[in-house]
Amino acid sequence: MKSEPGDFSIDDLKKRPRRTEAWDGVRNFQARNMLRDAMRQGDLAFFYHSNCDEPGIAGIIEIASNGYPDPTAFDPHSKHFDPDSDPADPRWYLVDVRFKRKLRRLISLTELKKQKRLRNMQLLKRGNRLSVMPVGPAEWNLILEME
DNA sequence: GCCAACGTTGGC
DNA sequence: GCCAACGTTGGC
Repeated sequence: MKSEPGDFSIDDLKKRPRRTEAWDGVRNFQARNMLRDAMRQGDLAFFYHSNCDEPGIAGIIEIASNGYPDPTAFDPHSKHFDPDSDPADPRWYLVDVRFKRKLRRLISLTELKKQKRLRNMQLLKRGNRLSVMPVGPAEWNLILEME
């Protein structure tokens, strides 16, 4: 799961009450489908810092809820407001996430790219811009070994 | 700041 | 259904 640390970093998540926050504002249908259908409470995820000095994986978070409608889509005062999202048929979903731990060090995008065994990882595919994407079990374990 | 690689929108 | 225009993402 990607976030710009200037906007919301893993340290910000750690400071939240119960170290938990709603991952709102995702406005991409592929990512929406994963939030709504694929992710389940108790799953683990990497917290990726994007669009910053050193992009890379900063830590591990736990999915703290199943997907549910993103309330910011219905809030005219939210920058994520979407007038086309009908409360009776919500267009956008989110999950709650909980801080688990930071990695002992940030594993940078550059370093991930050097790992031949990660060459098929979705994060590293050309042109990828999804803010939420799957990580395979082998990829997950390899990254933890790099820590 | 630049730009490639998308996704979305809307005219036709 | 096609596709140009536009907006966004995110690495560099």
